Amino acid sequence: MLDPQLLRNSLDEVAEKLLIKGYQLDKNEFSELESQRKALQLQVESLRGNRNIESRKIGLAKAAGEDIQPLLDAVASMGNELKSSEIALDSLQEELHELLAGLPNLPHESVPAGKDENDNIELRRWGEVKEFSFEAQDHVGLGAFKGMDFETAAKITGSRYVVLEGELAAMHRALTQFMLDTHSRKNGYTETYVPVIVNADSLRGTGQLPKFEEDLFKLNTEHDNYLIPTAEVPLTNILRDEIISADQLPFKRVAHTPCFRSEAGSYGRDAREMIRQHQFEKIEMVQARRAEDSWQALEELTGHAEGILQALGLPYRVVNLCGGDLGFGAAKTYDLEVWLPGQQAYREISSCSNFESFQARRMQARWRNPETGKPELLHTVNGSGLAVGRTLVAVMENYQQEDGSIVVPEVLRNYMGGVEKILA
RNA sequence: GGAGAGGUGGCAGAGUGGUCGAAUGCACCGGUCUUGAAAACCGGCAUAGGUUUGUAGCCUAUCCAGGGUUCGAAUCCCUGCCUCUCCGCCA
Repeated sequence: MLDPQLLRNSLDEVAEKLLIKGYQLDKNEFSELESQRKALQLQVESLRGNRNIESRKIGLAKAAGEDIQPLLDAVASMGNELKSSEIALDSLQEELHELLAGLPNLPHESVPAGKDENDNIELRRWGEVKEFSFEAQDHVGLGAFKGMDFETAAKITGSRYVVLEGELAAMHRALTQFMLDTHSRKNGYTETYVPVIVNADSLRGTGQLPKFEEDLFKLNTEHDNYLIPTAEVPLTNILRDEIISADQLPFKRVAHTPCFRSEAGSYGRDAREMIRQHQFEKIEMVQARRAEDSWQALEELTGHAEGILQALGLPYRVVNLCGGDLGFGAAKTYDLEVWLPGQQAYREISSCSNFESFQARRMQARWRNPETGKPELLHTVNGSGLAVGRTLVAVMENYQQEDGSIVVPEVLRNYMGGVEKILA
């Protein structure tokens, strides 16, 4: 959520920046609602003030043993006027709040203009794209005889799920172990186990609700519970309605969870591959920082995600998302795209974003500044480190041999009982 | 799932209809004392919104949340959520 003060004081600038993200703000609607709000709120508060004064008089008169009936008569009509004004104010404020909650975050000044992924800016590349002396297969072909089974998953559940078996399943697990260990033991994140079922308040806090409910799996329980689309939701909501002390900063958490996305709509080829699944594993890093540290934290966290790709020897590039491709709550996002020889393309494997105070304001996540003694909104930064399924795909395709076997990257071997190669 | 108890400021814990935003203690901050520290003593110490040039003042709201009763609710009533105790079930 944006700062309401900012909208009141700098409506034109806000509208201009929202346009970069492709959002058209109705300035007149906002100004109109806002001026009505102001008038009504003033009215309600002064009516309440009067009532409080009169009520106090009644109390005093009663205590003094005086006749309070005249005072009661004087106050009799106050209630109705107050009530109707309160009702009007409530509905107006709800309308304003909905408008505000529906506004995306403002893009950082370093975000390039543009309307879709074609306008994203490539910042750097790492690693050498390997030339194969044979025709490289994609992971579907490679996995067919090694335990990557989409048909059985379709029988058990439906499309866009997968069953992994044997060494592929082991490598999938090895990847999560390696990533978790790296981020917790080397990069300073506290490993955290979290619920993968969350309530609506948590999803509102991180911004998935109210706008993106169709992307979520909602449970058929008597409460409003959902499966998480990312561990960002439970990890960030640890801080909801909290005021933490300065010595608890920086707040750095990492978790490994399954993620669930309903992904309504078709993405063609992706659906038949292990690229866009309804259920997938992800390692998620979340940081909460004081405002002045968040941009440095984004660079740092992106580096942590890159470190995994580098340790695995997977070529990738870093992309600065343009305004139109930026997510709802992000002020800036770096996508890491890994090279997939089977597709001859770079594909997203991590997304690292700074939300500034956007999420923190929604969930009232604050820290107490010892210099002022006052609570201040935190800035939240998060990113995948990495999406495990897609990493498995990338390893398979980049480490394939002519005979269809897959060499196990050095750093994973300890996690796989020393296996060096997954045979065809 | 059944029965009962309870949710008050950073923490502990008073407060059952009337200047209660809330006693007291601890913690924290400032001061006195001290060579320094501790102790003791004095003072301060919630959050949000509005108004305003204003971190001043004033106003409003907030004692888990949402409704209700009342001139007036931390206090009474209803609903929800959460916690605890006992029983049942269970990986």
